[in-house]
Amino acid sequence: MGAARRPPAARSAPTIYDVARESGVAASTVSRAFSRPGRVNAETAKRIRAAADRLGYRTNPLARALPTGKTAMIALVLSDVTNPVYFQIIRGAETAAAAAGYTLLLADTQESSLVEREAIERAIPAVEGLVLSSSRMSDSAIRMAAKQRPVVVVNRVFSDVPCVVTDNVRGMRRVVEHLAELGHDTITYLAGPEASWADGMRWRSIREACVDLELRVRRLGPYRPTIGGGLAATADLLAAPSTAVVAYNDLLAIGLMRGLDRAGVRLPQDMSVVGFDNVFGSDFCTPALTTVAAPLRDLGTAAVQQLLGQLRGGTPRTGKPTVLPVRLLVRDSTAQRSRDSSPA
Amino acid sequence: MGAARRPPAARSAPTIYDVARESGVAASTVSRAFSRPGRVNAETAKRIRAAADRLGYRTNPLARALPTGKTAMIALVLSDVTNPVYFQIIRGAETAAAAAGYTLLLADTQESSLVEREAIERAIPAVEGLVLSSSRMSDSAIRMAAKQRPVVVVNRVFSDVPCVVTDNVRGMRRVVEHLAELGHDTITYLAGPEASWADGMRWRSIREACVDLELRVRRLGPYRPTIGGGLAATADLLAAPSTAVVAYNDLLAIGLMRGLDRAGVRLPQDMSVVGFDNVFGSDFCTPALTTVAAPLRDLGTAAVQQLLGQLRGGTPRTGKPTVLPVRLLVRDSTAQRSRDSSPA
DNA sequence: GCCGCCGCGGCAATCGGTTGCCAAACGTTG
DNA sequence: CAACGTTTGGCAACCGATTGCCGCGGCGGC
Repeated sequence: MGAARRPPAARSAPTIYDVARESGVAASTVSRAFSRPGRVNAETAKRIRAAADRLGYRTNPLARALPTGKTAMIALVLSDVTNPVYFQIIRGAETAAAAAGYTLLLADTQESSLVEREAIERAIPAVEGLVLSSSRMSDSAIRMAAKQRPVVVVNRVFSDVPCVVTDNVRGMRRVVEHLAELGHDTITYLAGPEASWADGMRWRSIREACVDLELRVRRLGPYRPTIGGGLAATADLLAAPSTAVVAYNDLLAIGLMRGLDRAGVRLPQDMSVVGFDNVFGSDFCTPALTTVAAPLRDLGTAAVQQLLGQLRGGTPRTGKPTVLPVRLLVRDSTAQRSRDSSPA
Repeated sequence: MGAARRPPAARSAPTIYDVARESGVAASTVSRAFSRPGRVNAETAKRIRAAADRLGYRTNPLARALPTGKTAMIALVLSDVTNPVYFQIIRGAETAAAAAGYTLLLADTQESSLVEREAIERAIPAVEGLVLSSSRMSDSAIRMAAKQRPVVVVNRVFSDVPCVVTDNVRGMRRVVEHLAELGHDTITYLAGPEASWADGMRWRSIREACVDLELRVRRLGPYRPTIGGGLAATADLLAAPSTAVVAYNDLLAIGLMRGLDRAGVRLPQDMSVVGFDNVFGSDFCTPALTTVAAPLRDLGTAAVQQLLGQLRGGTPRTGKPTVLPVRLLVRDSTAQRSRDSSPA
């Protein structure tokens, strides 16, 4: 038998009025004692604070939010919580938010632009701003949201909405350089979701790098950005092999490696595979995946900090996106191109 | 240049008063038209709804929350967002919450009971109830929270607070049966955090199962429930080997397997390793990990549904915990005990 | 034909803070 | 001692909804 019968919200917490009575001042004074330090006499403030402690008073964020609009909450909107790229992004965002006294409201849109739109609509009145990560919504829908609340977009670029992105260009360039050094002359890119801005960017980047370094590239896909997607890509790849494969992201790469392994392809001797993101698991799959380490945690932190900056009255910092640096992690899934393997 | 200068919260949204004026009724009638269907005339309601649409009115959850206490939010408190066990729990919780029109407020406590306590204090006034997953707080601290708001605890048992747990007993029993069938007669358990209720439970369960099935057990640890923890456990294990190892969770098991691999131990021939949870990655590590599939997603869903039940006025359903079933997944990390390997 | 009930809409108080404005009290200065 | 400026605290309106209570008008019953 739990707590005895009681109204759902338990006995109500003490209010400024209780504190006011306890300390012998008016409620407004109590309010000011908390929200506006210098405004009340130091002595009085101390007395009030003591009374508040005695009563266990905590200011009610909802009540405060009504007149001021400051809810101390920001929404983090994700395309899929079960995707490991988000672990670190969430962690980074959470840490930054908590440090500033803000609380995160989480919305998982399950890769659906419809669900995403509804989640945003529901969240907007309760939050001061939003971080949209890997949004699947249209540009105009995002701009619409940005008109109602400050917004920072992660992993997607806008000229008129602040955004924080991974340095896809340099990342892909490093990948191509690495593969070129290993003697590969043709690269196959496994594409991710069409609605993904990052996919377009990564494809463009790899193509340009290949032009510069005089390698050939081709593109297979799109595939779902999951292990299942990688498994599904295996057949396509085997139908037209290549000595070097770069996947849109690690999940796709890991799935592909599993598929190739089942098909008897030896990695990395027969084929080199590269991922992107350096998600949890990319180091302990077999072979350990060579990948581009995206600054996931920093992405979350930077996005929230930029949002908080706006909330404090800063200008939105639009125009150029904030680009965060990447690092190529060479592990065991890439190797010198063997003489006997034939390009496509 | 983003949107032009404007107060942080943009131009304020339309209120019931705007709708009231637009449709020629009193504000209270507008309120009732939305919150209490039968209470106003169907015709009037239609007119009001039309006016609301025209203005793009959405009821402000904060304003509604103030008098009613219904914020349509619940807090999900986790010990560590970067731990993959939580992916599915979060997903399950999010889905269940969203289906009921509730929003999730996320708090990551980073394995600290202090951070956890503060997060809970901050969240309480804004939410209708809390789900505490793998809490690191003391029993009394949890009871304290439960006194202020309905609480459901995940992966921990209380007699006076509703809880939802994995069937650790049966899970461990299945593990022991499996290992016994393979000819192992001694099992080493790698312990997780001491503050973890689940660890205590798993250890007790494996010990009991071993007594029943006449195997020997011993316990090493505690270790951090991460891959790093597993790596750290390797040396201890090698100092006193065993043919079968059961880890507190998958992460520990995966870390251990990496450590053993580096040390030249062949898996599973020389040693069988079993994990717990079936987290993301346990299927594609090498060898694929034999593990107990915890009903992670259902844990999240069930916890939220139970909480929602309470919010709707149900009784807390305390006493016996809700136990969710598990499944043993036999993969490649366990094998017949080889003749030449010697027990400890 | 009168009474009473019922359906429906409005008034106004309320939730718990915030804040503009005012006034009391104090100290300063001429 | 009077005039004035500066703290400092209180009054009351307000944020946007909810809801108890009231009243008006219509209708059925006797």
